[in-house]
Amino acid sequence: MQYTIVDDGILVLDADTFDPRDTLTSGQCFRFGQNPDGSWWVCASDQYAQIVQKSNNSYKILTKNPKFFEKYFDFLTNYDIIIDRLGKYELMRLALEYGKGVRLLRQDLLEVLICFIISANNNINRIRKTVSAICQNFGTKTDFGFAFPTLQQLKNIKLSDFVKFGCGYRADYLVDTIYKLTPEFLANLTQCADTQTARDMLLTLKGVGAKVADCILLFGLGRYDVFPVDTWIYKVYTEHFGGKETNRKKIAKWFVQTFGNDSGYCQQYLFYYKRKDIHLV
DNA sequence: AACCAGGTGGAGC
DNA sequence: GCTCCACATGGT
Repeated sequence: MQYTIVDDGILVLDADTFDPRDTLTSGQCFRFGQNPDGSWWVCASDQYAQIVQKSNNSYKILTKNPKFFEKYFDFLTNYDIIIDRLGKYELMRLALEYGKGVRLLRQDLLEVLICFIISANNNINRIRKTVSAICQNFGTKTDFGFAFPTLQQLKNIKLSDFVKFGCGYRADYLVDTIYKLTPEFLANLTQCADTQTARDMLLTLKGVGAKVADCILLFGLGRYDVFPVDTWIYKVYTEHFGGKETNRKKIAKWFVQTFGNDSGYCQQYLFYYKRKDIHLV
């Protein structure tokens, strides 16, 4: 893959390891969609981009802030090397053949934290609706729509608001966690020396258990020695790896021992592959 | 009408 | 530590 930063965005050529559908519908982010003309849109923090396919193998990312999306789409990482490494696993070859256009989004920590508390025992389309309502009602209005609320704005959201937006019983978790959150806590999370220290900090928050913590570590903190185990990954474990363990924490440990520092990438490719018959848009 | 969805908190042991 | 279970909500 090659890309060039231009005035109004990013031009992506030889886009074998970048596909907007693969990336945006792989369950990492929740503020995205496809336009009637086939192009895609995505919001992240207070930024916006539209992704237009230019040819069989090239895309134009239209945005006011190309540098932001260069980082966001993880273009600074060479995926060819990762994919080569993973090719030694038969199942990974199948998953990559299907979803090698997935990239691991480098998202804002606070947005990921809130979105993945909402994600628990929920489904992706409902999460999208809920997150969208939160932004529209409490985020800053921008020229493209609404930004994700800042910590201060989140602190204004009442329990009844979260219920109204469809959070269900997670509304209580959100209020409790947002109340406890401080800029210092978030800064300390990003500066942890090792993954387990950051995980232990996250687990002190209400609504953050083992799986949600691992998603936050992966998508919000760029830690790749994690393997979030949800219902889909549990199916992958039992059906494709013949696993017999039922404890999700132990399953996560087994995956991390198997895939090491590529765990985060593997998990995302496998998750997307297992869900290939489910279309979000 | 049961079952499912990127699970977690709490009770009881 | 561990295993159970209730939990909102909307879609199939």
